[in-house]
Amino acid sequence: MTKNSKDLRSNCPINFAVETFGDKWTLLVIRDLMFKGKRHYSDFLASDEKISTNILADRLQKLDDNGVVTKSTDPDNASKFIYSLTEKGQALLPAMVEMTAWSANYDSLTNTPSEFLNTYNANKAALIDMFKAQFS
Amino acid sequence: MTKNSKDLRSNCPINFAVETFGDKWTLLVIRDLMFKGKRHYSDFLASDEKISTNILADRLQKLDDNGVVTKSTDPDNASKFIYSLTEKGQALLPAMVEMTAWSANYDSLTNTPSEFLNTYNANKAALIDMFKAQFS
DNA sequence: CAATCCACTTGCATTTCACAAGTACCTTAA
DNA sequence: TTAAGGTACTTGTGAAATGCAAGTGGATTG
Repeated sequence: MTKNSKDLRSNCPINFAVETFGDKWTLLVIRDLMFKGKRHYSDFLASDEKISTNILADRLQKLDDNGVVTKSTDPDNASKFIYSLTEKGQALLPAMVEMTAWSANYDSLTNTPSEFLNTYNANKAALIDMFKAQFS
Repeated sequence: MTKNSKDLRSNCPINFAVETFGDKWTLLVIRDLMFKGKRHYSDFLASDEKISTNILADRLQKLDDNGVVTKSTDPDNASKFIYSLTEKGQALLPAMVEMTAWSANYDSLTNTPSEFLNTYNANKAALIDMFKAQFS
């Protein structure tokens, strides 16, 4: 089975999204790459939600298989790998921003920075561009 | 345990989103309510992805618990229930639109209507407003 | 008033997940 | 040059979630 011949349950775009990141952990890994600048395996392990190591290995592999993440050796240390978002992964930014805004509105305990919400409400495109700038 | 005292793994907004709809089925139920006008239990069962009946019952209950969906008796038939999105559920529309656009861009098999993409690219706010109008 | 519809519930086998421990390769310091 | 520690996993095991099939109970229809 190649990457292009996987059997999806349907051809609905929401289902494609679900099959890519519809589980309890994948979006958190993407979040760490997108907003927290994490690059190494041990960085992801250290996040608040305490992902276990076999699940992390599995999700990074699947994200790589799906073209959302790439894995390369760290030029500074041959025993480390660097994970980064592909363009396809970076393109999830608007969806991630909308999810963040939704949670900030409906979860009283959320720790979303007020600056994020202010910018979101005032100028959404500017918010997206600000994060995009960090990818390059 | 009340609805407001659940123990989340963290107070990260992305984690809140994951805990609300981070599984293989919940977003598909929301999709059916949001874009396909489905209202009855049997309608959800009939969707392409073939959700099984115990999973559907569980997800509808959790969505109700989380304030995303409400359940009411059908005035036309006392043996039927009508499920609908709350304001909190409707507020997921921008995130759903972004996920749809992302999948349409990266899944060659997606059946997203070209009209959706055209409007998305030309005037995203208008697209959102168009769907919002269907909620009322 | 019997048959059917509708929304579930239950039981059970299979799959996935979480936690703890172990492994293999690489780097660093003596 | 070798031992200790770092890094990225893999493996084993029990627990939980899932998928499928069948059953239940109230409402409706003929």
